[in-house]
Amino acid sequence: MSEQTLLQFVKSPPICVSLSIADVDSDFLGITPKHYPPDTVFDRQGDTRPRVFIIKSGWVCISRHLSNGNRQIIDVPLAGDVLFIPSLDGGGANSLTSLSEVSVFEISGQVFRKALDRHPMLSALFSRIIARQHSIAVERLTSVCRRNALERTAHYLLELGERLGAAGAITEHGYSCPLTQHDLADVLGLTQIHINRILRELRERELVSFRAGTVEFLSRPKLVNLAGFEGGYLHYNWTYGLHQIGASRQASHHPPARKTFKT
Amino acid sequence: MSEQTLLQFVKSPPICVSLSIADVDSDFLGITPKHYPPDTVFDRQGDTRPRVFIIKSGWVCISRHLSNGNRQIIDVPLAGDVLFIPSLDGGGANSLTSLSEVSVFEISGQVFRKALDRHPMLSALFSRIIARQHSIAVERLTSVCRRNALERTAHYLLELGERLGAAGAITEHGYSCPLTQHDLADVLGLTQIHINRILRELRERELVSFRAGTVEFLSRPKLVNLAGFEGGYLHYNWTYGLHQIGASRQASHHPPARKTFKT
DNA sequence: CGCAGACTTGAAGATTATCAACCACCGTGG
DNA sequence: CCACGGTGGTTGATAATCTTCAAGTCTGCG
Repeated sequence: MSEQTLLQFVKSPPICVSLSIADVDSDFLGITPKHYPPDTVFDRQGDTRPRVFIIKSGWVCISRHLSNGNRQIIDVPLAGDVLFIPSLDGGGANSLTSLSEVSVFEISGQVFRKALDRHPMLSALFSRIIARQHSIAVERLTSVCRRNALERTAHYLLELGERLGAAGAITEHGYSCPLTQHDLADVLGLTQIHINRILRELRERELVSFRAGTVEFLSRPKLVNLAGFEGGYLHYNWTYGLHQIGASRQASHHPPARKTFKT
Repeated sequence: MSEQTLLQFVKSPPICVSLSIADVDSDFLGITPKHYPPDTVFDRQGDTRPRVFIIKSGWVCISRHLSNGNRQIIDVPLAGDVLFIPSLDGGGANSLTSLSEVSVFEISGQVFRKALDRHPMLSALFSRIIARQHSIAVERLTSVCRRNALERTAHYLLELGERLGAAGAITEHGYSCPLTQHDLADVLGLTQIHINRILRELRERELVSFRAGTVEFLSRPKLVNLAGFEGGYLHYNWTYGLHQIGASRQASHHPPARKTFKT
């Protein structure tokens, strides 16, 4: 990929910190995306070659495998999300695995670095992306520390809804989601068995239903209330902050193509 | 502060991602630091004015107050650490509180932005700092999710040791630490009472002693083993990654002034 | 059919939280 | 000087939450 295309890529107005899904949909990057079937590890823990991945479609998880055999899912990036590897994680300590059919753009660190050197304002934009990912991680950290399994699960299902909404991948009452109960457990720091009971309770209390790959909100207001959910940390209305630098030169001209639930 | 001084500030070779403590010690920034007594909230949750803080000395905590009255400590930045507010957190959702006597540099977002616009390679450097903070958050997330209270506490005390080591603030066998048991609980997602018992166990098993503001390693190898501690995520030997861009122009000329424990 | 993966359920056990005291230290005001 | 209150730490008893073990069910698919 040439530097020119990368610049063009960023100039086409990004939504806040994720990319406009329309932009990712077209193959404007000038490189053809790679396709992977579900359950493919396409970036193995320990690989330290710097790269950038941009998810075109499908579900991916960033996971960490501990010495005791446990797995921790750090995040589940969605279509339009940008991943910096390995700067994001503990230095090549994470793996990327497809959870569904996915197609991703992969850009070598060398090319990316060159482009950044030439067009330094990109750097500000990308630090904005990292800051957002940090913000999401911080939210999950407090969730895991200070919310019980029920609230935590509710909170996460709401988060996924918001993020998918930004990618235009929601229906009126919910969204489809290829995560297994085991995956969900590894995201939330619980066991699959416990998640199972929690999901049952959420269903029985008529809050959300997570079944057969479909999440359906039964009473979103009650759910928001239970979880104490406030979507601000997702930065979908990022209007303040240091990170306007650079990015401010390329003001957003058309509104992002996304739906959002009313809170 | 002029842009010139900010540039100079960054040119004086930073250690990886924290600043050389020697650099922060001198008042080279050209601004006088502010001093706060312990337990002062010097940046309140909800304040969205963008700013950068650099900690000159003392202990600070970044905390979040939830609606249910709980507090979650996101991180405990130490001398030499750089804080971007509010881009770091969920958008002004966090507070900064001094845990000891502290002195901090405060730079307005406006000044900072101007400097970044002029010298875009700064941006790469600072995104490197954010990436490191993210990496620390990710490590704590997995710690909280997949390590029990004993391992988690051990891990955190080791982390603090490493980070203080980089700031030159450790003795041969440990370090001094103003955190109360309650603070520690809020970092690790436990209750003060439980932390108390955990600390007792760590002491009785002759691993670490946390008492009277002093942390003393009784058997660091055993502790490392218990916690499964690997310091890589702290990025003290950051030699790879996208973030060499820009920063690579200002190669490190003198080695960082820091001590590190042997593992 | 028969197998495999995902999900479900029950029972028992470990971990952590909650409630309720109590101690020890320290600075303050009488 | 001592009584006093406040904060931080300690301990025990009990309860809630979550995990582990064990045994299923359901469903899609070769």
